Amino acid sequence: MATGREIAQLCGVSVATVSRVFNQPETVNGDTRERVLRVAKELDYRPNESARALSTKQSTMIGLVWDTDHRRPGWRHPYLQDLLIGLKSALSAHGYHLLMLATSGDAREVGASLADPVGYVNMTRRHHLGGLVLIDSGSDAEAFGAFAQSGVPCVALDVAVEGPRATYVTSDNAGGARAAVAHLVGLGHSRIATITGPPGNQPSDARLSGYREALRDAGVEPRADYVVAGDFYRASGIAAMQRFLALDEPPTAVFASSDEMAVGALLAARAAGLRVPRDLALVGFDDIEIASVVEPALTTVAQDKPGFGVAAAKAIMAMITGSGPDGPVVLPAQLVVRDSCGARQV
Amino acid sequence: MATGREIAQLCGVSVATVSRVFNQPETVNGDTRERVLRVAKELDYRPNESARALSTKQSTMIGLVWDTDHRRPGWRHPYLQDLLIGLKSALSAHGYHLLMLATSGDAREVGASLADPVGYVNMTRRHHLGGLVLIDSGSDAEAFGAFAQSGVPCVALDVAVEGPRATYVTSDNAGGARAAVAHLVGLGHSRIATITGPPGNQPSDARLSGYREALRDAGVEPRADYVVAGDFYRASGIAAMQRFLALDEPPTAVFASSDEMAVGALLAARAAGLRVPRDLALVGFDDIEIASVVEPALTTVAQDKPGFGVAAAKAIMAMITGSGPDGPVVLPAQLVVRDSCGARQV
DNA sequence: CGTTTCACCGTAAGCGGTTACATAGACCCT
DNA sequence: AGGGTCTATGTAACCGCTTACGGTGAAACG
Repeated sequence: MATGREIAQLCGVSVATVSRVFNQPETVNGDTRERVLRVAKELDYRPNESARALSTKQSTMIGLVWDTDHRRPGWRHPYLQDLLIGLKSALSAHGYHLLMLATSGDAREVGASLADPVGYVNMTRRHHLGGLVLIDSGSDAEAFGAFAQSGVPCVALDVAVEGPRATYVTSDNAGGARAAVAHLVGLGHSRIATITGPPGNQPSDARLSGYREALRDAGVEPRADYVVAGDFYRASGIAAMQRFLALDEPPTAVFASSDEMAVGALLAARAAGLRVPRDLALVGFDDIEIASVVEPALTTVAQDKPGFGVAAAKAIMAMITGSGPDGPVVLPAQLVVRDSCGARQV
Repeated sequence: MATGREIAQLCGVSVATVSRVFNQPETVNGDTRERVLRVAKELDYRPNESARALSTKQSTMIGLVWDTDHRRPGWRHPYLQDLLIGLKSALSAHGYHLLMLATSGDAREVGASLADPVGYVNMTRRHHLGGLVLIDSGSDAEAFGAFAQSGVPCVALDVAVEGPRATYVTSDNAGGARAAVAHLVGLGHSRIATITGPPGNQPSDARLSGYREALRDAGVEPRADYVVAGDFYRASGIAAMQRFLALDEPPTAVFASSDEMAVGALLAARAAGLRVPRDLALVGFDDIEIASVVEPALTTVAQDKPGFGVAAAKAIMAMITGSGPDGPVVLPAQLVVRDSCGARQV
């Protein structure tokens, strides 16, 4: 790799001038600038990022905090790939890279976990990261709060954080849920149950609120036995559905807080001899890939998956370039009507 | 952040000693070592990675080459999440991080693409990366060859590369396909067609070979009109199936090189009035999530998804720590019998 | 013509580590 | 006692880049 010094020598200038050509081009004479640029291109010069970061205390990397260790094996992130694509492409446009931080240590004690946010914060300083993107932890609001307070720019996904240099992006979970439940009401249902995510999980809580609002708006009396908590996994959808079916007055419609649980409910309903949507209307949330291929195809609330990545990248870049946090980004959540709700003839 | 110099001052030693405590502990006296360690812990000292990388010309980061730009919107990587989890956790154990490299440039000309492997190679040098992991590009063997020749340690997934510091990990695609087709033969089928991936894509080509071997082993005459090329996307599965159905003697069984195409074939068959598996047996490849939820559940060849990440990490670490490449890693591909092949009563 | 201004560029001091080399004792030997 | 070893540490150069500061010469000014 060619260094700045080599270029300087070949051009008969100092290293400072070479550096200026790339960082403050306007301060160097046109001729010399061209000369340096030409030689740089010939030598395929690329400034050494370590040196630059060391000197400027600022790298071109954003850290990704994704703590998978506490995930059970069956867990699928509902939109990881789109998120990463969105993030990567949006960051790329600014010349930034995404660093997936290690979460467990070796002898030298690298590593961090959500249980120890400080570890991550230390890493961002060690690597001079520009900021942190926090994903997949709607249930860890407390830990995320610690990030927000640390002063490093960070944007969280699906969990509200507040801090001087922190913001978040989330879907309009309440609105999406409201639309879903209102749709069921519109189809004539009044016995509408819901399967929530883990209590305390923010998107789940918001979806539950949306469910309640929609019932209230429709003048439907809420019933405690129509609300059971799941954990977003499929198995919990099965269990919840079984509880509903054991009720004296089982619901005629179910809104699940995740597609996985909706699929679980579908399986449980089918196992009990019910036909969906004829005997039971079903709506999920997320619009993951399987939603469109299960039989019947799942009516669900779609999130703007690539939007998360793009919005997160935009927010981070905004904080890096000085303009403070723009405030939370709320992405639209769109009801996608397919077959499981009974609106269509099947 | 505390620096080594601060620790040195507090301990009354030189920065060299502090550095030695962390890098060659055996060369420093027990007492002073303890003292330095204690102070370091008190100050929560973490060596600055930029400085270390600059000095040692070796960072603790591995680059991830994932060129998404040439992907069509509908594309889903069949095992991205498991791959990343496996990679991350295995790298974490060695204190390494994963850097998702930017693929498009800003004004300062960062960025690279598969069309320009040199860009990636440059990035690894700029960032002092320990190596590169190349994913999701079984069709870009030529570009990947360039990486292998560059001298940077790299391990490719699903594409065979050769080089002094390069190796790859892949599934036993031929074996998996062979098992799938043999299974169909065992069920009494002799009119067995296949939908391949894009010609030139290595996993796809290997699966095609497996298909042919299985037919040969069974003494079944291969038919050219029973082999049509798809592109792994669902739509191509639909198109391929339609061509099969238009044949004078349509196949009674179809082996698709990806689950997505198998689902496409399923839809096309159903649209044509066929019932799967009664009128048509179907086997896919990958065992993506939807395979188990489509109706009928898809018989398919499962890949060891987390295994990719773990094996890739292991291979990279082996090359970094000096021991040369271990030679290619071939992961088992396991036939998962579900409902779409007709082996089970449904 | 002396002085100020300004554009341009070089000098050198960092940034925070690593490590080759030198040094200083302590210990052992003859 | 003198010389050789070995251990423990300090000194200082270096990694490659950024940037505050100062200097130079030409243009602009009174």
